[in-house]
Amino acid sequence: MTAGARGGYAKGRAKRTEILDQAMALFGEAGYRGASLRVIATRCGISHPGLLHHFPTKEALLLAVLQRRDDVDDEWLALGVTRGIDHLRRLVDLAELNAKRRGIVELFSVVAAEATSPDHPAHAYFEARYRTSVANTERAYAQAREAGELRDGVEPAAAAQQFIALMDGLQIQWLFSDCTTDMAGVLRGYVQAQLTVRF
Amino acid sequence: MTAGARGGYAKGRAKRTEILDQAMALFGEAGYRGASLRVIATRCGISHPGLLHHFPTKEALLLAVLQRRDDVDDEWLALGVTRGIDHLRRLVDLAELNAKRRGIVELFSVVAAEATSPDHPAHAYFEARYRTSVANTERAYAQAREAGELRDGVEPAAAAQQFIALMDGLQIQWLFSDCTTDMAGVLRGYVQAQLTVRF
DNA sequence: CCTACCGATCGGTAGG
DNA sequence: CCTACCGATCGGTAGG
Repeated sequence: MTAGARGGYAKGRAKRTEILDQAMALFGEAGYRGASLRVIATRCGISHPGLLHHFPTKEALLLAVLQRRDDVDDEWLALGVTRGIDHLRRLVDLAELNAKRRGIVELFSVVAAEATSPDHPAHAYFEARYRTSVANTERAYAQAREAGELRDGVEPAAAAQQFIALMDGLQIQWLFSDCTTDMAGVLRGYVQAQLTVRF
Repeated sequence: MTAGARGGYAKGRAKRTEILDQAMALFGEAGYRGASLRVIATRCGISHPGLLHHFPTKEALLLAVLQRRDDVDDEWLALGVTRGIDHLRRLVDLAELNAKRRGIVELFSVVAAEATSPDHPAHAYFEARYRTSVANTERAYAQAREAGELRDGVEPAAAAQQFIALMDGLQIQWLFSDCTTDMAGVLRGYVQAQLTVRF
């Protein structure tokens, strides 16, 4: 033990964070089913029962990983604050940020597809996530409509659904293209074509 | 053996087709990694070494499943024949048809996401598939441009990439929405907004 | 946090 | 096409 090794709680919290980081990476690389607790544990320098001391089951670990990512992103999006096209801009900026974090893109693309199966542990999680993502985006489009910033014929509900679908589809292409696809650029162009103002 | 049980080759071919059907369904439900040869074999009424008599490895089975689907779809799309917005219409019709075949949508959504991992057996397959899908769609948009059917500002390359991304993203939402998302309707609306003529 | 173990399941092969 | 088996690996638990 080195000097300043007091505070077992802090150390436990650090290990917990390390586990979440490594689990995110492996769930992204191999999917939930393809990832093993032993590999995650080894990458953290502990045994797999050691990992299960921090998270009781593999399922609990997955949900903790997903929840942590959403908490960080939701805070960054400032959901309660930004409105209208400001919110759309935030979503595009998030795509730009994600282009520097392949692990996160992999995690959500791969596990979301896996979770379309009704008996997948994250099925309910993603079902709710899509509902709120589309609903929040629809609200942003509706506010843009009120502000007169939306072109005629652009319908908020359809536009929101398209926007979320576009984000997901671009992530898959981005992963296959060795991260050369310009996700944020494509999204920006898509939204700009719907607006009467400069985006 | 019942009467007319002659023709062992025909029987073998029928069993092979049955295996491909059941494999497609299970790969879609559970992904490649999550599916097991034993479960597929049981659903076909044979043992798993029996299955391996028809397909030497699990990987060969997956590639055979994917290839068969693409062959059927490519023929249906009549790639060499349709041009311009006729080709786009075919793609939308394919989405409409797929809305009646959940297994196929699951297969491509789930396995494509899995295959973003570079060491996945279908990685090269999907990489090539995306390249040609986007290229074919870009060609269709370019032909529409030549025919004067495309609005100003619509760029074939970007539009093609968006169209394919939209298809993929909608399939995920469709699977989570219990097949209530109107994939073809959304795609039709998207394309119509890019055209100067009735789609 | 560890070692040691449980029962289950995996893809693939041997031998017929 | 079958039974029977291989070595490997899985999530989770016992007991400390």
